[in-house]
Amino acid sequence: MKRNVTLKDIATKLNTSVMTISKALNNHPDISAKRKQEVLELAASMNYVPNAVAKSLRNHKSKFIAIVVGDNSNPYYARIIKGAEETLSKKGYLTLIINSQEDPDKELMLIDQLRSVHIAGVLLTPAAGNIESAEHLDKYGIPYVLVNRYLDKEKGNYVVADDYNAGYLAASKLAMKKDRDIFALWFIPKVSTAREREEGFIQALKDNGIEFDKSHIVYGCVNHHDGLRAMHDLLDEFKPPMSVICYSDFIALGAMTAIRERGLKIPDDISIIGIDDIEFLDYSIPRLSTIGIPKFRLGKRAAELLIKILNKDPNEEINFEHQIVLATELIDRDSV
Amino acid sequence: MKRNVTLKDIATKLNTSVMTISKALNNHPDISAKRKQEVLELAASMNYVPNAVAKSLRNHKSKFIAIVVGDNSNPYYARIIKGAEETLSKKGYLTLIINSQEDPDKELMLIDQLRSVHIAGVLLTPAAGNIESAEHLDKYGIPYVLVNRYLDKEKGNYVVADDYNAGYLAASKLAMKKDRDIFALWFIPKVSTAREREEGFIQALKDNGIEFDKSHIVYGCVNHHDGLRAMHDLLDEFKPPMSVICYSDFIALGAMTAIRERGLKIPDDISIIGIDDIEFLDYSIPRLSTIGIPKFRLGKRAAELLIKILNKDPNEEINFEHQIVLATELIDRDSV
DNA sequence: CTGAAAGCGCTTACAG
DNA sequence: CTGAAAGCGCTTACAG
Repeated sequence: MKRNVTLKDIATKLNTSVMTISKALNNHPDISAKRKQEVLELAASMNYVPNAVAKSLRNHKSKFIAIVVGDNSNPYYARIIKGAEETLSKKGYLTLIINSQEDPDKELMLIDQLRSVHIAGVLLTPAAGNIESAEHLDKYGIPYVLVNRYLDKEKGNYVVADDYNAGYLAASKLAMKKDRDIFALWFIPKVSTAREREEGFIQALKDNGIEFDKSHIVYGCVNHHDGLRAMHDLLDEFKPPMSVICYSDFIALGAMTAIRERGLKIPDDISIIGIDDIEFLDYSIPRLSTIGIPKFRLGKRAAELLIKILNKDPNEEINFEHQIVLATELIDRDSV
Repeated sequence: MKRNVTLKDIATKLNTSVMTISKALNNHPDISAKRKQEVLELAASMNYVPNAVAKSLRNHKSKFIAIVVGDNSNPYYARIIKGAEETLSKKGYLTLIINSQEDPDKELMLIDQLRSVHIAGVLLTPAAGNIESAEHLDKYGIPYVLVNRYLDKEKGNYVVADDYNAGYLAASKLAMKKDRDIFALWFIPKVSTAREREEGFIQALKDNGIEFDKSHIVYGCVNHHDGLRAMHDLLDEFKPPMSVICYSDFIALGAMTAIRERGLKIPDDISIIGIDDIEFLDYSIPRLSTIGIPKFRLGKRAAELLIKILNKDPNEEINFEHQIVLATELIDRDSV
C-alpha cells in the first residue's frame, strides 16, 4: 500500500503549518481567501484525499453504516439494500453488508464486531425477532433504525410496510371466492411481519363473515422449497377447490409448483395469492396475484431516517422517535 | 456514542502500563503467563473490544473489503456478493458494498472514495469493461481481484466463469434442432463475458457445420425488458420456427414473455436457451434450459484469492498472478 | 519481563 | 489570520 499524501506534505510544500492546510480544506472561516485558494489547488494537484481513519479516530465517528439482513441474495432484502445503499452513498456514507442468516447468535456476534470500527449507525432487520442485537446497540450507544420488522410497535425508530393491510388485502381478495375453504402457508410467528399479516388476513375474513379455521394455517415456511412441500401436504389432506394465502411470493412460487405437479389448475381448482411483489413473479404462469411491498422505499426511508438521527443536534432535548409505516397495495393478476 | 473501554482503562485498574496490556492481549511472547491471564480476564469482564480505527491508523491497514458490482439487487450479483461476504466474514473482514450502476464514471468516483478509508482490498466487477478503476487501484497500491469479468485475459488476478464454454454449450444444444435458424439476444460486447460467450457459441455452430449470420445477433440487451422488446422486434422480421440463444436468463425471461404474447409455443415454435442459471427460472413454464454459472463460488473464490494476496509475505519476490476460470455446465430443461 | 517515547493523520481549543 | 500543543487509541522500536 503506497503512502497517501497528508496535510503535512502539503504544508511542507507551502512552507506553512498543518493547521492552515486543515482549515483551508475544511472551509474554516479563519483563513484568507488567497491562502485557501492556493491550498485547494495544490491539494487537488497532489491528489490529496483526507484520511478518514485519522478523522474517525479524532472525531469518534465514521462514515460507515451497516445494514443487517438475513440474506443479501434474497431478492426481497436485495431491494431493501439497494434502496438504502443508494441513499447512503449519495450522502457520502459507505454501506457495510452483514448477513445474519436469520441466526440470532450470529447476528449478535457481528453486531458486537461493529463496536470496534466506530460505526456511525446500523440499519437492522432483526433475525427471527431477536431483541438482543437492538439492546446491544442501545447499550453501546450506536444509533440504529429497524427496517422491515419492528420489535416493539410502540417504541424506537423503525420503517416497516403496512403488513396488517397487506394481509387484509390478500384475504379480502380470496374472500370473494365463496366456493372454497381458505388455507394459509406462513412464516415464523415471532417476526412482526408474520404477526401483522396474519392479524390482517384473519380480520379481513371476519369482515367478510368467514371464521378462519386456525388449523388451516401452516407455520414455518421460509422459502419456496417449504412452500412446495407444505402445499403437497395440504393436498394430501384436503380436496380442491380451495384458496391459499401465502406469507410471501416465494412460498407461493413453491406452492404453485406443487399444484402443477398435482395436475391441478390455478385459479380454477385453487386460488392463490402471495405477498411481497417479487419482480419476476410477474412472469409466472399464471401471473401471481400479490400484495405490493415497497421494498426499495423501505431501505431508502430507513436510510434517510438514520441520517436524520445522525445529524440531529445533540443538544436537542427531545429524543424523537419515528415509526414509519409505508402503504401496501393489491396487485391483482391472474391467480385468484 | 458512549466511550469504549481502552487499553488505558485496563492499565489503570491493574496499576500497570498500556504496553503490558497491549502485549497481553496480542499474544506477545514478552509477558508472564500470570500477567496475561489477569489482563485477559479483566478485559473480558470490562467488555473490551480493540479500537479497530486506532489500529488501522497505526498499521495502515484495515479489515474492510469492498465489493464493486453493477447492482446488488440483480440476483446474479446478489449471489456473487453472498459468496464473497460469507468467506470474508469468516476471516474477520467486513464487506462494503458498492453499486456502480454500470457507470464507469460513478465507479471511478467511488473507488477514489475508498482511498480515504484504508481499504484492505477490493473485489471488482468492472462496469462496462471500464479499465480505469483497476488502473486507479494499481496506482494507489490497493490490492484487488476482478470477479466475473476480466479486463486482460493474460494479466492480473481474476476469478471468472468459463464463459466461452457457456456459449459453446448453449449453442451446441440449439444446433441439434436442424429445422430452425439461430438468433442471439446479446449484452454489450465491451464486457469479457459477452465476448467469451459469443466466441463460444459461434465456434460451437461452426463445429456443427452451421455458419452463423452475424446480422442475427442483437446487441445491447441488459435486462428482461430489453429481452422482451428485442424478441418482439425479431418476430416482426423473422418467422418461426427459430432458435434463440440469450446472453442471460433475464433476457430469456423477457423473450419468453414476448413469445407467449405472440401466441407461440416453446419449444415447438421457438427453442430458447439462457445462460446464468438464475434460481427461480427453474419454475418458469416451460422450465428454461440454461447454462449453470457458479455465481456463489465466483464470489467465494475471489474472496479467498484476495485474502491470500493480502496475507502474502511482502518479502516474497514473485508477484504472483492468479487467473481462475470456473467450469460451467449445461442445465437441460424444457425450452429447447 | 516491563514500560517510557514516538508517531500514525487529523482536529479542537487556545495563544499570538 | 496563523500556528504550536495536546490528544484520539493503538503499536513499533528500544531502553531498563
